Amino acid sequence: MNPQPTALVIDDEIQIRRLLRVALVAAGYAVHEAPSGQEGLQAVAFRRPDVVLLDLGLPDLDGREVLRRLREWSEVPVLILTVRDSEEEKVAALDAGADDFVTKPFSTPELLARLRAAMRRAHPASENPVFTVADLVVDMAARTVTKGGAELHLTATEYALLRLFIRHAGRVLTHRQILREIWGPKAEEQRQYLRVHIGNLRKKIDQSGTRNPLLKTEPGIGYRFIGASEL
Amino acid sequence: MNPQPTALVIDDEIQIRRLLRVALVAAGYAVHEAPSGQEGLQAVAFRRPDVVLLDLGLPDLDGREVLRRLREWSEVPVLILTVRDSEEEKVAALDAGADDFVTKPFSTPELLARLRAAMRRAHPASENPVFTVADLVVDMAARTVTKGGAELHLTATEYALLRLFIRHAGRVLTHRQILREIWGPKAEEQRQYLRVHIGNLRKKIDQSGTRNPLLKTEPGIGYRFIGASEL
DNA sequence: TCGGTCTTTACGAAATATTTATGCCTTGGT
DNA sequence: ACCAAGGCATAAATATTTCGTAAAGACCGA
Repeated sequence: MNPQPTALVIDDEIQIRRLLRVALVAAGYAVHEAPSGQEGLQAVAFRRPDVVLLDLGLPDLDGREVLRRLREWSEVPVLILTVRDSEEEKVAALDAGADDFVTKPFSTPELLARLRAAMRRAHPASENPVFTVADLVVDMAARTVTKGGAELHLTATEYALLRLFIRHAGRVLTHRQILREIWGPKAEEQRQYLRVHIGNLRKKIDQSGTRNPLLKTEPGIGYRFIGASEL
Repeated sequence: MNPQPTALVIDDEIQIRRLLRVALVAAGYAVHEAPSGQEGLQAVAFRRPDVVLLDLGLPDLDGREVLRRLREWSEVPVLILTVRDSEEEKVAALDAGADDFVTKPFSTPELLARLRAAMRRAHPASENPVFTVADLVVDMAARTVTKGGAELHLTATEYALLRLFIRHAGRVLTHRQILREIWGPKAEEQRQYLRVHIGNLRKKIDQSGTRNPLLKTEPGIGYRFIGASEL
């Protein structure tokens, strides 16, 4: 990842590619471009980028198909570029293994922040058995959770949720992903489970007089747990 | 490690040492201090602490050098205190034999959680022959248990349970883990065994009408024995 | 056989999960 | 600006699971 990270932009619109190139180069990235899904896949294999920015609306292959094929052999973090009002696409891409999404038109700082976050996640710093954020401390080995020094009692479901969110801190998890992971594939449609149990979890881990919550709602998509920093 | 664990703080800043002393004493540790690397190494040899908190920025020796020398003859768990959130430094110190990291400024609950985790890793089976908590004394060597001075008679199963809980004091043991350990893999589904035998054990070791029991139930998960530092 | 311990059964109590009901807020259209 | 619809949060009601306890039967060694 050091000294200079490499980004690959897969998008058929040359304006978008130019815009991204300028922003990324200014931020210190080396940038490669691919105008189609096929060329994009080849470029990933050849250039070995540290991060991929993938447009979902490609001429030859569906963005989701690109992602599916890519995930067969690569773990590289992928950020999806989408236009507004295509939540269904977004959800499908996240379910297919994307790491995050950026909605066009996007701000450069936001894009860069999400890039950093995605890359940080890709390098599993250290499987530390103790996770900390704000005044919340989760000891995975002991299966204990404390907030401000006081022990919190979480039910089995709440703990399973929190653990899942911590493991994927910073990234969006779709309703479907969460439900599949915690309740199994049979319950993929039971969003109300999430509303109730995430509500209960929030009551316990989010400060009552809260400023910004640790557990964010991504309407129409899922939820996101705020990890180390930013956003 | 029992009944009172000992911590050694190696840091040249007296404010930091004071801060840590207050936090650690409040958490039930005996605390020793050393203001330099040289004195720190001597103190480890002399005091035989259960855990060491080491600042990386020392005046005489580099923290990493202290760690390197220490590791030539001691396995004591070492937590690094550092200001910078420098990945590079972190990796170097971990390579040199550190057990974990705490970045200043840190929260007390986080520090304590990491201490417990580090000590747990270091003494997975530290068979201290005598374990004490509250007025309960368990002598592993003699296989005797006394409560408030009076000897308790435990059956083989009850003693095996208590011994298992003591070895993992402070952490949650799942039904499955306990059953596998005491009754073998064939009995992993027999939770009723636990209800009965843990009930019997509680009658003997927990005062009938007490506030917080030594043996806590984690509904849907398992049980947890309260160790040195409470809740 | 006897005494002690373990296993098994039964059942009310407690904790948790699910379902239902209701209102809020955002979004999009008129 | 207003209204309607959908997603969301929340509380409350209901269902289900899990616990603790007692007690009856099974097992086993002295």
